[in-house]
Amino acid sequence: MPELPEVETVRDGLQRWVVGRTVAAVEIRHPRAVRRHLPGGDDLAARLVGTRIEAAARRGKYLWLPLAAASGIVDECLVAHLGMSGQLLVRPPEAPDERHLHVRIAFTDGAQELRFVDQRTFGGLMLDRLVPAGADDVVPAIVAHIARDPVDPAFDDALFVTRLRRRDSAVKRALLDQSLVSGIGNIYADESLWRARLHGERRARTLTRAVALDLLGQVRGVLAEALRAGGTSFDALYVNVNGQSGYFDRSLAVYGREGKPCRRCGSLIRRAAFMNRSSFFCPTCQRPPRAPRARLDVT
DNA sequence: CATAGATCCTGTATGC
DNA sequence: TGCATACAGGATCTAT
Repeated sequence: MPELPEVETVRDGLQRWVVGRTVAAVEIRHPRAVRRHLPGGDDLAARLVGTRIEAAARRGKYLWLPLAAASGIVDECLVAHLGMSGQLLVRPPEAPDERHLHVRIAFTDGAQELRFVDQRTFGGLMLDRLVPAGADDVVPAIVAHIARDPVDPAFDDALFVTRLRRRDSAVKRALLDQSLVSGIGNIYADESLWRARLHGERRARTLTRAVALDLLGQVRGVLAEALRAGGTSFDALYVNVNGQSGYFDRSLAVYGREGKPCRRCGSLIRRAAFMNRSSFFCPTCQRPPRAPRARLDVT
């Protein structure tokens, strides 16, 4: 699913293909795709037309395009979240409409359009104000609560370790909490935990500082490798702006490999329900905690 | 406040 | 063959 490597691949494509261009027309074909823009689709379209796209930025799984108005002032941006199945595609105007095409953005140069396509409509677009978030840092207001991601040069490793070890929850849930560390979804959480030889149900507060730091290093490693591969894609749903799939799925060690041998020890990979989704792990390399839910019962 | 669980959505795969 | 059900999981909302 679109996690950090996939979203970064899309950001890179937007940087190349749409930055510097001026919006000529916006067509909203599905109101749900702009539901987070509270003033409505007409407002989004009206305010977007005539602006120039100044950059392509990302934090975690959020993408945004800072916009310059005719006055030159840049205080707004177009925010995009791909959800589970969202795509931002750069397509010639004459290309046939995609089945789930929800928003079309055309440019004054008449060249390739930017299209938001989303089968499951968990993703969407909105206009938002850029607000200061700490020193030397400006993000859309809706992104203000999202933590920095592990590939951000300003990510604070020690702070992350401290906060992780204060969590009274399973370590996997903590990895998926975008307000603690952003960009990690179900796939890379499982892959990172396998690399760190940790079971996802381990309580975060039982991790030593060294183990927590190692886990962060494994997260960085798997994200970097996936990024080099252009992201993970199981089918045509997860693609770059040119509609091409990444190939990191060939490198996955546990995710989606139930019943197949662990690449490290040969034990059969297991699947377990977790947070309304699946967790994949090696029962030998990643020992389950002895008493996952044990509590002192003081009577 | 922190944490856990339910919820939104639709195409695909599977079972009977 | 057809119908029903399970499943995929981002972020957010509600409940405790």
